[in-house]
Amino acid sequence: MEERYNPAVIEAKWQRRWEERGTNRVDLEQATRPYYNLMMFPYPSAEGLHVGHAFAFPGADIHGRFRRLQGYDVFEPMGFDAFGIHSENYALKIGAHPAELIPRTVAKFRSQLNRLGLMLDWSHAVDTTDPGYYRWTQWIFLKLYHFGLAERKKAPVNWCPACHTVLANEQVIDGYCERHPEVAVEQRFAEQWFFKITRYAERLLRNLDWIDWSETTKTAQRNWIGRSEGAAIEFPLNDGSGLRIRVFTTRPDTLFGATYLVLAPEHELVARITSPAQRGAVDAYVQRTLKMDLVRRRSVRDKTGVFTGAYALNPATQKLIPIWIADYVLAEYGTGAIMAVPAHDQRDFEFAAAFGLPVVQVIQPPPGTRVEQDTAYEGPGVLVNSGPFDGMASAEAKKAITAWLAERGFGEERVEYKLHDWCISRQRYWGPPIPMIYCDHCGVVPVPEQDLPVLLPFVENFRPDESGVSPLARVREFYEVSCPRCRALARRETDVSDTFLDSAWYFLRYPSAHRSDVAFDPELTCKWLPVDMYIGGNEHAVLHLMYTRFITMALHDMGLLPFEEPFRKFRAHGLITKDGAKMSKSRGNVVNPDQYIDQYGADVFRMYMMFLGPYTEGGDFRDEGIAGVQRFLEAVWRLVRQFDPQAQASPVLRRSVHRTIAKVQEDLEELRYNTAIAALMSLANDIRRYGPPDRWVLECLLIMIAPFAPHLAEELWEALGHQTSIFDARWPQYDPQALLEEQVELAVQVNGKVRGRITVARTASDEEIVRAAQEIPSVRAHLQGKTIRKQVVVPGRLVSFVVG
RNA sequence: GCGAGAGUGGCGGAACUGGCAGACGCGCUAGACUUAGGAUCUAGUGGGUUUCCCGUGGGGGUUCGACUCCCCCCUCUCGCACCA
Repeated sequence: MEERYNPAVIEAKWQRRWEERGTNRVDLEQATRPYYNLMMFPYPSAEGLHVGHAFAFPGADIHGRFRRLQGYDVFEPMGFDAFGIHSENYALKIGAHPAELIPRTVAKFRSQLNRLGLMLDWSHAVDTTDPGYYRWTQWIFLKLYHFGLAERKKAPVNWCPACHTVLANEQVIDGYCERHPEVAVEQRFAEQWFFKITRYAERLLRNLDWIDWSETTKTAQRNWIGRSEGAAIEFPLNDGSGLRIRVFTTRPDTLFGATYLVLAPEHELVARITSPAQRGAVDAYVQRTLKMDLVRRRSVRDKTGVFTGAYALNPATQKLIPIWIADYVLAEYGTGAIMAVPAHDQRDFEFAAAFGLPVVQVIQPPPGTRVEQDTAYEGPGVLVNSGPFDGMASAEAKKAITAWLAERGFGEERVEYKLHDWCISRQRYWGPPIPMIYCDHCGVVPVPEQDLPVLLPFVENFRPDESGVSPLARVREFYEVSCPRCRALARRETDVSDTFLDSAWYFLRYPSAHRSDVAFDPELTCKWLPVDMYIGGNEHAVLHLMYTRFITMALHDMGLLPFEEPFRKFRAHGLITKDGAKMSKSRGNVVNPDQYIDQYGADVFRMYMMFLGPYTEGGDFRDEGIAGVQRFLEAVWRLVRQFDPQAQASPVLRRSVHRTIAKVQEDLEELRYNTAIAALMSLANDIRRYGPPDRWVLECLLIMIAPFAPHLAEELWEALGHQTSIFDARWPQYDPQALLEEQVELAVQVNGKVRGRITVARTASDEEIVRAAQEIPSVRAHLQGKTIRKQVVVPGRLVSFVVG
């Protein structure tokens, strides 16, 4: 054994050894205690790994290694989310083709991941750009289509007038183009494919009550789904057309205060109800807002709007109220129309103030409520100016007025969600073609399953252009096909699908990655899924995790999966920032882990990243403390090097080991890596203080270090004479009896202040403890001449006297 | 504005269910060993007017006892942003 710890040598050695021995591979068929440890697969950026990856992946890997040491057959696969706008834009920028670029970046990423010493089973790797993968992505699209969950409809796309191209949502920053910060992104309309995720809104919400996920993530999902209970109310037009304006409100109790209606500029009835006199003004307003749609959402701005010239009847008051158009009403939520109650809704209040519309108070705030000047009172109260409902509490009135409306055919209870259907069409090149064909005779025809994959052709010029459609629409050999039904000349869909579809099912693919005949083998799926632990960043708390759940539920409903939630457990790791900011190329604060691995080795670096702070919180990257971890691992190295087989560990030391096992085990269960490392360091300190260690002490230490510093642990395990991997060893058992100290130290408080300490037998009675405590000079001084009014004994903790 | 999370030594952070604030580490100070030290080891390290007092963003409260619970306020980070 070398005198000095040399990470470069032993890490290369063990990475080679693991590869040769197949240490990280698990036999999926034979495994008896399957444990699926999943980490969010990366997008292989050209820059390679940054320290955020070196935090996220090792953290998940530590969990997997810990489970393995506990005796599970841990499956820890990895893959690459390599389709999408990032790769495409990067390729455009450097003048390369993604089809050539991606394999290079994937290879680089993979070698960097390997340097981190992850327990990855590469024999089940996936790459979303592989036709053997996206064939099944397309297959899932077809499944959803046949199941009635995919539909085609006109929808706005983001158009940058400066780039002359369609933008992805993530390229739109606050309504402006990412590359032209002064250019407002416009809306254009195109036929696009949607998945009807809104049908699953209630179930996606309800299941959050029982799935074992980070609470923060669940809250984010709940907010995103955005369930609101209220009523749909219909307001008849007074023009004899019989038309009604349907609105959604969460405050039916304020109906008597609805003094006008507002339609979104996109509302389908705008053109029909606008009076001739107002037509010019309305058209101009609508045109302008549609163009500026994304800017309009940028922030809350001054209210703008225009009167249509039309009136509707408030079914409660029987009064005619004007119908306006304003961009503060969103077309995609509710019915795209609202009843405005300026007295009790701040937005309506501002609008009414701007346009001189009447304000009628219908809710009396509870006595003593302070209502700010020039604001709407949005809280609960008692109804006034509400005819038969006067005097009713607002909560009760919600139900009563809704029922009253329902009886008269003017409305009903209604639940709305913020969640929108998932638009999966992308007018781009670098993605899986959507497997659909448009035939003049047969209409929309899905590509037959046996014709999959629809290969993404190699297109020299894949730059999007001013046509607003995918570059694939320029490739005749691609889009000209014969209709699968009638054989007539037909046209292929030229949009590709959203990257989020690729990543919505990759975890289903891993166990079956070796199979080309099925997307996921039923038996393997049954055995290995749902995923036991999923670890990833909170930036995917909403979209990715919502889409995955939806796809899983849909496949479950089709009878293709035996479970409806994909992940038994999900834990979000924190974000690593640099100088307080998110790491990004444009900020120039991206930290590459390679330099640290070169200098300190992967073990030190992994452990240091975990020691930086709580795994679930992340933190700001700095390298000031890395020497501490290095010193710790060097000390462990020396302990093993100086190991004396004759030595007997002292009882104190043995007890310290038991205590450490209990602590580290408990911490690892909860991903509290920073405190687990602290406990390991304490144990090393104890070994130095109460040494020498015997074999058992050192082996316990090594096994506990192994998840964090796998190479070092293997090397020292071998040095202790073992022929097999330390990861085939078992996590040590601690003896709960050994945790109980014979003597315990208690603090002695007088009037809440610590005045001394006593050491007593663990079994000492309260009386003995109190007597001993009173005898300490420092305590006696404070008790002198006072009467003890109360005394509290907290076993194992303290004694407290209250004197007066 | 709404939602989530967080404010503790010079720094990163610890503290179970209300029970000795500052574990562990960085840094710093002193010493030992050494030709040498950016190696190793030992001791110390919240502040102060040091028998004692103060101290977990600020202000109140509950309690024998509060970083922890309750009320009000401030600051920061992240997410969503006119969702009726």
